[in-house]
Amino acid sequence: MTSTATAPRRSPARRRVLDTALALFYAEGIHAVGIDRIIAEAGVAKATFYHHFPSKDDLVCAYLEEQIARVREQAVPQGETPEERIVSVFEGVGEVTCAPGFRGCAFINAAAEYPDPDHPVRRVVADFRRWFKGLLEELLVAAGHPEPQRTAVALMTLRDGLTVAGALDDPAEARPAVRAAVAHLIRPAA
Amino acid sequence: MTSTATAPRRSPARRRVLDTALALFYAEGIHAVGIDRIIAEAGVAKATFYHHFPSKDDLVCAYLEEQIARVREQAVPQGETPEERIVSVFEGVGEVTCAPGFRGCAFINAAAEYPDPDHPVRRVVADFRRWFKGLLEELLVAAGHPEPQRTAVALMTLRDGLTVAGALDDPAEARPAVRAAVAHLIRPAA
DNA sequence: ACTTTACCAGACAGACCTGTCTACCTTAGG
DNA sequence: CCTAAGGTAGACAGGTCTGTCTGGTAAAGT
Repeated sequence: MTSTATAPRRSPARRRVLDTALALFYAEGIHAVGIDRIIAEAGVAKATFYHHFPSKDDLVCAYLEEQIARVREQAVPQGETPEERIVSVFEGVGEVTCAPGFRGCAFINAAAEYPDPDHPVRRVVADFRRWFKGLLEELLVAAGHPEPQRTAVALMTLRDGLTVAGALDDPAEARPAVRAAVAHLIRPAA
Repeated sequence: MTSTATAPRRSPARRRVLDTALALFYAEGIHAVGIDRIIAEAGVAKATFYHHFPSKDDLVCAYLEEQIARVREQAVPQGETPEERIVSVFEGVGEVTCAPGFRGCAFINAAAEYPDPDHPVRRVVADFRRWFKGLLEELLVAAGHPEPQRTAVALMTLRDGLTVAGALDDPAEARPAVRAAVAHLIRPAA
């Protein structure tokens, strides 16, 4: 009980499985990708997989938590004023939506496959959304915005719409429209 | 060759299958619902099913086309001025997102399960989005809006975000924010 | 009266799914 | 030396998936 309880969180095999799951689940959907496929592509034995992840659902949760971690480190708000930092967050989202291989928000897509809001997977999705909305609200408060809560909801709506448009329509089309809407929202009419 | 080629589009059994598919696919996801389940709940023999729908993909396309038809007849823009009609369209969307059993936009959810943009299912999704955006653009032109195309894209983003928020967050929270944003967009700053 | 058409019931094939289990290998610490 | 842990390889069970096929019923048009 000194070092590891049951599953060692640091392990090359586990890392390979998680990386493979990240790529396949995002690109093809969760129900569409089986365990056999993941372990084959990760070059890992089945027993090893089930040693690290008790069930597929656990892997799916780990996949989404990995996505949260990546978004968190990639979308660090940059800029001096809070307003600039909000803009930078949206520029980051816009960048991603226009990148090749973009297939929409991983959390929205996952939620589409998991109807039950109480399912562990949906809880991770909710965690992500709470965090993102909290970040926006925090920046709006720092900017002295008169209606931080309501505006955070509006910005969240723009983010979701931007990711959907990036996946289903021309990715470059929605970006300027969202950019303009964000600029207007964070600098409320005098 | 006088009346029916191969499949009679009007048929009680076909109707039952389509209604069942509509309910199950929307509520639980497409890959998660099997043919066996649909025919059992529709009270239809397997041979009958495959007589009307050559494959599951055909049923999925028919399901989405049925969704288009329902949205089309339910979201008829009402009001005297074009601006009022745009508002009425969004009020309709807002109504649906707050209704019990709402699980997001059927087309966004379906696209999450079908990665290939050239797949027939994705083509139906694209059809819907073209139609909806065209409707908004048309109304904006009728309203004499200076930037109908760009504004239609912005409105589309708001619609997508509203449906996502309705499914994943508090449905009533996003509605006023979107309402305000729509009001601002269709009445551009003087 | 005959034929076509729609429908039901259910077996069946072949593939794929998750998850368990056995058996063996390799490496590092005590 | 030897033991424990992480890993590989792969068979296996039990279920579900799509799609086909056989066989029989009932109604409607010609």
